[in-house]
Amino acid sequence: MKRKLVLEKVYNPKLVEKKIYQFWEKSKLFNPDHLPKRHKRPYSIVIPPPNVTGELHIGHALNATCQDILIRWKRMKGFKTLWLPGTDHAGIATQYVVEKQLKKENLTRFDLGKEKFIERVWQWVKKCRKIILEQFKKLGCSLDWSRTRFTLDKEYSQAVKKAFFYYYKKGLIYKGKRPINWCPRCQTSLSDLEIEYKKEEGKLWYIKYPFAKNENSFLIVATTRPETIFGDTALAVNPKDKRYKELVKKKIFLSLPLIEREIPLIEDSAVDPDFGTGVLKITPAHDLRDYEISLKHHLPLIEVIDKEGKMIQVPADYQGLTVWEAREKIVKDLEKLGLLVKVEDYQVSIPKCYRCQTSTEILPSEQWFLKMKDLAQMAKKAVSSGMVKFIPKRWEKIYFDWLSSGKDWCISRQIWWGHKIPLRGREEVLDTWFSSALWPFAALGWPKKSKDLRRFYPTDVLSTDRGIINLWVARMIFSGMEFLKKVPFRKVFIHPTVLTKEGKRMSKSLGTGIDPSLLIEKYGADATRWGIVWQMMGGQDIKFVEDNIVMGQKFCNKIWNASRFVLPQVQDSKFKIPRKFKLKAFKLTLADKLILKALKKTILFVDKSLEDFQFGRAVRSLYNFFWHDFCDIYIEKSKSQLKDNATRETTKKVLIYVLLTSLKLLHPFIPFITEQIYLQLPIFGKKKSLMIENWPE
RNA sequence: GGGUGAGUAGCUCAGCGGUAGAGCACUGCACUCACAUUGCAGGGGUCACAGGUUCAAAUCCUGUCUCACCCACCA
Repeated sequence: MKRKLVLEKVYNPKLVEKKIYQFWEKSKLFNPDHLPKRHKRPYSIVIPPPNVTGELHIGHALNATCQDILIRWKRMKGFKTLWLPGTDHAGIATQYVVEKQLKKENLTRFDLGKEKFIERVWQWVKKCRKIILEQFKKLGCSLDWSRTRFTLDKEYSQAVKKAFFYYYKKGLIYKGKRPINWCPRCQTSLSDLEIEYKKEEGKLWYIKYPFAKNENSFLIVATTRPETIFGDTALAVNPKDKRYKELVKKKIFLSLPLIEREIPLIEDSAVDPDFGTGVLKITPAHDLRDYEISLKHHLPLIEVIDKEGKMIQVPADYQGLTVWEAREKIVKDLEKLGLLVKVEDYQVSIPKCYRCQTSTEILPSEQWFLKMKDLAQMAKKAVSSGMVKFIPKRWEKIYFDWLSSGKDWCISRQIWWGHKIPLRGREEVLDTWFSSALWPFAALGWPKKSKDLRRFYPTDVLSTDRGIINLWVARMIFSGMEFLKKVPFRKVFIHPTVLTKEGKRMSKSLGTGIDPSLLIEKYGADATRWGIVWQMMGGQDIKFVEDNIVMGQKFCNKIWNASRFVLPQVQDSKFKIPRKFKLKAFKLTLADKLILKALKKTILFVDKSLEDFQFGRAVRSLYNFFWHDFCDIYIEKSKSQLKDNATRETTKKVLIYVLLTSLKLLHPFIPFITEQIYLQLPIFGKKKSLMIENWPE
């Protein structure tokens, strides 16, 4: 009674992957509630919800693959596994994407009005979300789709409100007017973490500030921003600077060029005596350090730049100019007056909006803030005490450094897309990270006391990118501790960053990104996963090359063909392989013993590597075992053993045993092909799916 | 200015104290018995540079250079 085998000579992922994914979805085994009884202890991961700003890139594919490997591995080990999918509304980022689309139609969000604009964003979000979730499926992710969440869905809003009022009542949220980062294009405040500094070639202008009582004497100030001169309310020198000691004692006043307002000369240790002339102009409204100094010395605050980035409260000639126009004009005017001493080339760090790359301004504005002192303290403790572990450990430093900086978090944004601040009369929204910070428990149903929350919180692992350790990870940790009294995850795996072959950042705008869908299309999902993981050797960057995916493709083909050899040998429908292969239980040849020993070693190594998040090592040992030990050596040897009556039966058993065990070990990494072959194995005692087979011991 | 990581075969990387390895690419031979997305054989490297420690260094120490990425209130 022979069964027909339907294995093509060459493995074709296109004929397999879609079908297998449908089979999995139908089996409902992604859902922990439908796992067999043996799966008791919970193991959970919530996916870092991708922003609904476009398609997934290869970094997402890498991260998703890592998580799927962990989930599939733990599932086979008998855990009640939940991998929860979702997407992030990504406030300012998504709004910007839609604004860019409008721009192509020569429209702005103000042309549409708020209501129409939000409608438009939703249209985009629905489309985008579908594509993203579809991409995860193509990659083979065993996500529980019945629990999919979005950070702006109705239940999630309840969590955000609850969190806001909790902080508010506790006195941690306060309203205040102070200088903040402002993006003139997005028309919103930004937190410090949402600013990127870019080095640019600028100038350093040396400007004379005449004494108020004696126009022939003056101090020289070096500045990179002459246009803020109108907002100056003092000049400052370092108290240790002997050059200016006498003048400070005399309490002299300077006359501000162009408008002749009198300003004092003060001392402050924040001034670097070695920079320029050692004299600093203090512009409290438009510089954070100047603002700090002004508080100490009770200096007034004069705003001269408005939210559009234009000059205000300045002489008529300047009124309404952009800062760039004003700068040019001021320099010319100072030169005419003989107040410009010299100009030097100087490299400056320009603050940019992290979403639209527009130069931002510092300006005083009324915003909502979250007091960080106690929360930061708590977050630090979570890691220093070992309740949360970073892998690799070196990233903990980044985390601690930021938490020690101790600034309050500006949580209000003046954009339209996001969670409304839940207070009367307010038209602002919350920083998108305020809602992201609640993700590990809000996604599980909080503030309801849900069954999922009880079972799956805290989660086991957070796998994410190093770029958002402070923006997101730190905030999730203190949020979890504040609201649930427990850390949100026990391990933070910081995966390597995928760069181009040239070592450059992958970027959509530069056209250097690589679309994982194209790789899946060309090589199959398994090959893509295998190739990506192959490169994960613990460094902080991966320079992506397609070569490894070619190798993944060849490897899949090898597995396929090894199976094509083994399966016909065991066509007997009554064949049953032993659960465990005890070396002494059968009459084994030397070759048999060697392959079984090598297999045993591989099992241990893969297990240990996965415990340590050493995905690359695991994959390499599997490759060497399967290709060289099994195919090159054992299968070749088995050909003669199968011809010999004395060894035939045992050889068959060893062949199928090693194949099956290999499929189990390989399944977390390359789930499609292994499942496809598993389903065709002519053996007794099979499970419904390889997904829930017992992990080899 | 501070920090992190990296510089090993043409390319991407492993090795991290004891005679230089993998994948891809390349050269030669072999399509009858799982697989030519294969098998066998082969070429190719003063392990960034300079010192030092050691019987022994790609591997440890010191310094230098180059690259990448973070962080920072040099106006």
